[in-house]
Amino acid sequence: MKKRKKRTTIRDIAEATGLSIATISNVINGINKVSEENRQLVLKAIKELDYQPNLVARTLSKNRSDMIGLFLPLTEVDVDTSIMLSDNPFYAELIGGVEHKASELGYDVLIKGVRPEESCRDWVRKRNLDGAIFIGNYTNVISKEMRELKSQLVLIDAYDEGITHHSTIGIDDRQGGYIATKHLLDLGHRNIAIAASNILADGVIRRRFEGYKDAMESAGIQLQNSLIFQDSLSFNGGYRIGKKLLQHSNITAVFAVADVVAFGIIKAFLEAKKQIPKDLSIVGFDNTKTCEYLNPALTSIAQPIYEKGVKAVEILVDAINNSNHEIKKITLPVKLVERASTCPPSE
Amino acid sequence: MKKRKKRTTIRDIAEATGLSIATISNVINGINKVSEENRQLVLKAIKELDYQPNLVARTLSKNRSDMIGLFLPLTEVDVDTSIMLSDNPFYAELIGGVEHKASELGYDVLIKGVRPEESCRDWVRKRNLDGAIFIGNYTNVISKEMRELKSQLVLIDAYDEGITHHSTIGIDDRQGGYIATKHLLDLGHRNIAIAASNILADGVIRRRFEGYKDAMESAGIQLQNSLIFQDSLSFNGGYRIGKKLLQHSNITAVFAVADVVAFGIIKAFLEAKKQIPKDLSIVGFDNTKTCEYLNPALTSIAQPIYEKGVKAVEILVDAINNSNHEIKKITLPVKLVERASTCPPSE
DNA sequence: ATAATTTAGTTAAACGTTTAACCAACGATT
DNA sequence: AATCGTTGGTTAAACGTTTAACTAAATTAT
Repeated sequence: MKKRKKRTTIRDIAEATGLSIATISNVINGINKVSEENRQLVLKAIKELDYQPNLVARTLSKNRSDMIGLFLPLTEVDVDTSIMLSDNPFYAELIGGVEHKASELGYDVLIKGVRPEESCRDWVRKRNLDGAIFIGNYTNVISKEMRELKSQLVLIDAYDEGITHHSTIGIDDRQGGYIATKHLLDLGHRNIAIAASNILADGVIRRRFEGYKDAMESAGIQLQNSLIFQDSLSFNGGYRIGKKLLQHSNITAVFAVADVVAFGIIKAFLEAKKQIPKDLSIVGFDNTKTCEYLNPALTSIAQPIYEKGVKAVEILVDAINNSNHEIKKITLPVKLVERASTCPPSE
Repeated sequence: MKKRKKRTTIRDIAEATGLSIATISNVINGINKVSEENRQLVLKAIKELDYQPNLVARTLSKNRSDMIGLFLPLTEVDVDTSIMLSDNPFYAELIGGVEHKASELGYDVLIKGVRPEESCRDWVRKRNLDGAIFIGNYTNVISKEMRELKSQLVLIDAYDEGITHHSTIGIDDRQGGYIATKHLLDLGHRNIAIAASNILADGVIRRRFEGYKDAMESAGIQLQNSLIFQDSLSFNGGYRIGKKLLQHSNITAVFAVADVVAFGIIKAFLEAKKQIPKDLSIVGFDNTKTCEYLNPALTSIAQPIYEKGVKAVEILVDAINNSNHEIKKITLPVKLVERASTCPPSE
């Protein structure tokens, strides 16, 4: 029944050096109130006793945790097994960007899936997070909740109205939809379908749809309901849309609002012994790595996912530290990456 | 210059109810030393004042954070931009499993990429993490460091010798390599190549290679160096191997030790106007979602990545709470998922 | 009726830091 | 010589909990 070896604390360093704990604290925090001689003494003791400041105590004392939260909105289906992360490479890449930049700036990141009804505010508060990054369009719920906290918040891909108190960072989804469709128009296509999820819900998908609509209309083509296909934003959703597209031989091209949807469509066509792009030109959105793995490789709209994460952290950290930080609305560029899944219409 | 509104604390609840903070603490923690009448009083005040316990203070007091660390080993190339997460769906899925189970069991997860020379021990200690999950084979470095901490540690995919103090969880990589190769042998292939990274370094890749070797030898085929191809474990690595395979027309099949490598090989073959599986049968490893997206869909060895994460958390949490917890060595099953990338040799 | 036990609470120390307020000694300024 | 800053420290309170030790009142046992 041996007693648990207690961790070495600032008090141990104080004892070892014969100085007060305040002085130790001063050398740790680089406060210039200690003689060089004692500084060296302290540093030596810290090394010898293998001391490291307890960040938990520090957090309590300073009311600053050097920790940020990354909140991933779970959909209903994610609640059982959070497939979101496995299914959509988007999140992984984003996490990479966030972790990397945060680490570089001296912040740790707490990652948390949040259920539709949950509030991330609770976690920010309970763990004393200095700030949080939130993804998607749940922000109508949380925005007013967060306003009262002193913790900072940066929103990624949020299109909610009236977000005036928080910085947001996203891409020009409308422009993405526009250039995707324009590309197909320029190739000579006229009957261009769009494969999407719910285009009425506010958010990135609606903007991409609006881009599609704009492009069509400025080419003098009136929006047709028969060209709009809606299903879940997934491989299977795309596959189902693909099956339907096979029934419409007049449609020569499709803009899929997410790569994974495009993958499903392609699958359906290849299974039906159709050829891509000969029988259907297709352009995706996100430009995930997988686009290149496919055969034919998928033309897609590239968005800087990793940079979204990086930028979000940069802004968040500035908001945390800079008392006259100003709210920013960042829009990162998108661009068309042309591969083998698009060509002029057959005849 | 308005004074920051202080958070509501346990003391506020004490004042509001006229009870002592110890009593408040008791009702929060469900300690049965308070009259039902007062309990209701306290609960009401908590709700009205929107109070939530500060987990940071709790951590300091109880020496328990209800927080675990998920440490992802970064390779040298990841240090600049952690592409690991974006490149390999493996990690995303694992993170999903870990987050989900941890959340379910009441733990928060701190995610951290750790550079080769860094020690995750420091973070476990500084943040008072109750435990940590570590991935890969860096454990020779950290194992002895962790032993002295009271924090628990679970290792995923670690094959280092002498890990006796920590639970490990992995798959039967050798068996995976075996059944992959056996499948190709059963189809009638004899000249079966293996596409791998360094097969000498300890770890999962070596085991998969050993499975390949076993299968070949038990089919009476002597191991041939000319059948072993080594490059980086990536799409580009696979692509380069694919180019080489094109020179060896006697090779009719290949076992790629990771899906992403298989993708590269396929790309190289299709670019050369070769057909899969007619000109080359190929089986991958991991059974990532992408296997199904491809054309032809990739035959692969499935491993339960998500469950790895789940299981790791389960064991870790048991180790944390259960004083007579015993070290476990878990091996999860692998299985062949047959798709369209394999067929009998042409003649 | 007295002693022992249980119930429902309180007080105060502890967790490991930071930091405001204080202080002594010393050299420089008037 | 008295005053003033500066340098290099110390002391103690504070951050928000938990919990061991204590207590008063009420109940039960003898």
